[in-house]
Amino acid sequence: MDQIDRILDQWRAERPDLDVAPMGTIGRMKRLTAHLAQGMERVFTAHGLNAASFDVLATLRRAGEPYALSPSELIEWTMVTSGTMTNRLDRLEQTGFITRRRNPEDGRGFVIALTEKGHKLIDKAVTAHVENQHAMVEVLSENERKTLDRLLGKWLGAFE
Amino acid sequence: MDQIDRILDQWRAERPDLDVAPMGTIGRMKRLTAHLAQGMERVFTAHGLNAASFDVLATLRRAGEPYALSPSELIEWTMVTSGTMTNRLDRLEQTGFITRRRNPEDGRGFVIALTEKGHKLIDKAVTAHVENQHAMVEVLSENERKTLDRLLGKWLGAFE
DNA sequence: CATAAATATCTTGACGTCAAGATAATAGCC
DNA sequence: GGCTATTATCTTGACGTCAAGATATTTATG
Repeated sequence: MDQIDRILDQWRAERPDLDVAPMGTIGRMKRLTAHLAQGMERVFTAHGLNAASFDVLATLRRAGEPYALSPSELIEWTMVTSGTMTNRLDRLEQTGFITRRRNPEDGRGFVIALTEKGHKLIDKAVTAHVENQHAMVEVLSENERKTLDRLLGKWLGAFE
Repeated sequence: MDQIDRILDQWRAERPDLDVAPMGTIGRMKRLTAHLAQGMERVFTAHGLNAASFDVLATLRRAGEPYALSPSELIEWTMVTSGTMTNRLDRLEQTGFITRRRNPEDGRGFVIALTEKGHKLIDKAVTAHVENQHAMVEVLSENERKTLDRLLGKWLGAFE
């Protein structure tokens, strides 16, 4: 009997006409994701980052040599709006983790690249991040994780 | 091979020292939750609400007669900070969905109550919301949902 | 070529959220 | 009872985000 169950019970008492089972599933997803985000944020903070800046640096890092993408490409990978990306890049440029140069081949665009400092930071941060993620899924057995992945994949497929 | 798989592949190429399987699970959770939130937001918007205002009205509604709680109780149920709740209540009061009266038994506190207008709205909105949630989980079979619920419950238990 | 359409990015304004601190009222303790 | 701690809520300032619109550049078209 967790908090979600209490909420469902309240609904069943007040609105017995509704079948609130899906609300339980979705509610647990949401709450779990919040806990996971919070757990990850701790690692980001420990490295002087947050989810937003980590997201950008990690995208540049895993893109491989030369660790450079256009704002548009970053927008596609991270699924944020252009205004959000501009804001993120502003901050990362200020802190010296990326450089923002005009694209010599297209005057409309820019090239965002990891600096040496940014590269070192994100490599360290990702290592800790992955370790942390391992710790957070540890309660589930290998089989349970596999089952969960399969179900999440199927569900996600309905949206993407 | 979805977007998450592509991200994992990039990491495996760039950082073969990392086991990124948990990143897949957590990434799918996050993305799925975003899709679900977006789907729910559509219903809220259709009723002149958003996730924040729906959250408060729904909490008051399912609390049962007399559909009134203190800001502190609302904060507990919705898990937001006091500043956030003040802001939410300001807007809901402005739009006439709730009333905010001093608590006659404790001069420090307030009593937040659904108005007739707010009660009618949330009853309609919740009906549509639950229907929408049903539609969004429909791709999973009854058994799959049961399994998912069990796994999410176990995982959530590790945090709460 | 000149002009219109498309593209890449930035700017602006409005939200929702949080952390930290301010304010006011009640409760507990000598 | 009077002082102090606690509680309830609001205020302030900073973020991160988005939608819509502005600006600059390139591409396509006649």
